[in-house]
Amino acid sequence: MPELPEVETIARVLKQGAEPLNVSLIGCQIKSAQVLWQRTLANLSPREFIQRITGQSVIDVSRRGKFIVVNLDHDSLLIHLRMSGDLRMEKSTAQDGSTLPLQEHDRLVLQFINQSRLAFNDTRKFGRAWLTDDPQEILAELGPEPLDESLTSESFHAMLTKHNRQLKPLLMDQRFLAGLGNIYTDEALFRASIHPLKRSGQITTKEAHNLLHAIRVVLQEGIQRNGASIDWVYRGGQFQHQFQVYGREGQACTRCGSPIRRLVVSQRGTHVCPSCQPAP
DNA sequence: ATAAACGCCTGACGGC
DNA sequence: TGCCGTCAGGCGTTTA
Repeated sequence: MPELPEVETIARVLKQGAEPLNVSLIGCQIKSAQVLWQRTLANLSPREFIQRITGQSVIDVSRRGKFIVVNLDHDSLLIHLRMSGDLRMEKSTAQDGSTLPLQEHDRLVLQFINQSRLAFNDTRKFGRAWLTDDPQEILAELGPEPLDESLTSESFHAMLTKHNRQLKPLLMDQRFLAGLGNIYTDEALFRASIHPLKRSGQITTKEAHNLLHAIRVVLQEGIQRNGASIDWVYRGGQFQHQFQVYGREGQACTRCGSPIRRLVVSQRGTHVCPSCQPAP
């Protein structure tokens, strides 16, 4: 499911709270934890995880690439939602004191002392959670944040020409740049009028500038609209109404009217305007 | 160095 | 209705 804008939206909601509950994760102290799908834990056994996280309080919530970063007193909880993950902050206890039922596909639940809980729901079970005192061990592998102003189009051009890979798989490589996934990559390449199979080593300084600008525009607009909702997985976003190519196979290009075409690039459905994005 | 193929999982959808 | 293939917001590993 989620790419940078969706993860950013989820992190902001956890940090600030949102209707109807309006409860922030910040300050919540963990009373207990439940592991409902063992493989959700990336680096610890359920026993180790539960023992270590119990009693810790949430200091802060942020995002790095597609990871949600939950800072605790002593450790960091890193959560990657992969294809179908979602996080729910909710009330855990009814008026009469009974525990409210969990939802289907809940894989990991943190129960707080204030009668709220955080549930990691993940239909496809690809999502992962790490509990570590050294989050950099995992996060240091990531490339730069595309929205970080210190990333200039000159350095982006240098990054691109250091490799000679197909552009789309390179942009989606989280070690190259952190946060782009299938949708926003297609949308950014269209807006920059560059074909996804163009070689990164062939990109000119002007193209690199346009591409970085397009990446930032689609990500910022995605965040502004709370991400994109295209199926049952993620709700609340509105960016799907701004798609120019993704999921529009056969429909007219918004710029030139040519039918949008679908191809497969590194096993992923890829959408281009064959006239605006000439094949290399 | 780069790229393709596959595995991990469940569910929705379209065709027959 | 049921069955089957295909596809889905990701990423790690193995193979070429």
